[in-house]
Amino acid sequence: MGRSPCCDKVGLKKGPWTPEEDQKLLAYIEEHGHGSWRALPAKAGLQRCGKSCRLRWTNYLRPDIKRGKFSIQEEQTIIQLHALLGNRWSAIATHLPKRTDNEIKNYWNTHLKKRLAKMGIDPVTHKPKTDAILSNDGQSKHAANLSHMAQWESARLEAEARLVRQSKLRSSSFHNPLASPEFSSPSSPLTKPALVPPGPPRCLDILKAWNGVWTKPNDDQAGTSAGGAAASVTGLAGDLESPTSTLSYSENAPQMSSNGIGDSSTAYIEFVGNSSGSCEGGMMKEEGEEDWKGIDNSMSFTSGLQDMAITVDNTHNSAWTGESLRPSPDSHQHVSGGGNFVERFTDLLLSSSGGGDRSFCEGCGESDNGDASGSAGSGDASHDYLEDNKNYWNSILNLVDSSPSDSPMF
DNA sequence: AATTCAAGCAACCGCAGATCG
DNA sequence: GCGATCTGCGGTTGCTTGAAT
Repeated sequence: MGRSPCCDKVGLKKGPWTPEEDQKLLAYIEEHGHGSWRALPAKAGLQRCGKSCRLRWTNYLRPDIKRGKFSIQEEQTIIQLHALLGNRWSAIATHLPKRTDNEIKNYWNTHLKKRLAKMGIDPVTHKPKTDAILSNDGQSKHAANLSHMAQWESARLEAEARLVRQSKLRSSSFHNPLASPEFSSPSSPLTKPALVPPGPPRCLDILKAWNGVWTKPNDDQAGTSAGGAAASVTGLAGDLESPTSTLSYSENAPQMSSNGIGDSSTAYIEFVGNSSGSCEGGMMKEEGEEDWKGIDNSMSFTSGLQDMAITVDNTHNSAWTGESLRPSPDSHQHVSGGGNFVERFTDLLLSSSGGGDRSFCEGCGESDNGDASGSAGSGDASHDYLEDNKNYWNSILNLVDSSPSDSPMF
């Protein structure tokens, strides 16, 4: 605001929308579809520019928008995806189909960014602000490699996603005059099933590689392994229309030991509701629908990812060879180091938020798992710092592992 | 009760890529 | 191949609201 008008036409109204305007726009789109946004205002009898109408529709009037407070799962998803994708809000929004990119962006800027900063994590790089603490082991190198590969991969997949969206749009619009990305979202009453172009499954190259390395040949946990992450882009449209995945973790898992390592529990994300736990997952369950399940000792791909990410390898710097990625014999111990990580991750976030009433910084790195022996009170702040960082990246990796196929990235 | 300040959010702007003629 | 137009995205602005003083 305060800048020059985006539209050349003078006399166009700006600023907040009135209920009457909303009604006009809504009624017109429901009847005719938006068509050309530029032409829409005149046809709908609105003194707005097309851009403003599109924004109002996309961010507010669209029937499939979920408003209100973000759930913990949504927060996690945003943070994790942001770690992988950066400020690609639209891409992130595809993982939260009922949220708009604008809403997610605002929420990030007003809540999550500050919360991460408070935790000592750079909201931009998602790395600890002081890398010195990690500089003497291999972890920072692993993290750096991971970050670089993720960035590269996300860029590539964004391009793929664009292609998919386009072909999807074309297919849909052939049958549906209302068809558009907005109309192909899950709960829209205007939605018709989108046609999707056939094609071979596509997946993150990273995940392919990891899958090959980590997944047992006869692993029947296809849904939880990279097979799930190796979701086909073909399934993208279907996923958007049946978001049925949920995060799962070991509810019965023992709490982390005092040093955060030792107890056996493997957290991973499980997709439910779709056949064979395949990659057809969609969005997270909504608030209050947490359905954490525990499966201990599952030798899943996730385990490998976690291990890869957090295992400190002092002897090998060539991070991405199959051998270096292979789990060490005691991998489960490493994995369990991230055990219950979702909970811990959430705790970290919540504890540093206002609602948690327990500032992460107040404790100078204190974890809030309620275990005094595991807090910074032990004096080993750097150790806790490492643990938190491990868990942070583990959670991101697990999201990658379980990411629904409708993602433009996965 | 009045004022100040900060947080949250809706909306705008410019840019870049895609599409069309 | 090229230019004009359209659309979508990300960054930013400024209004509103609620808390603090």
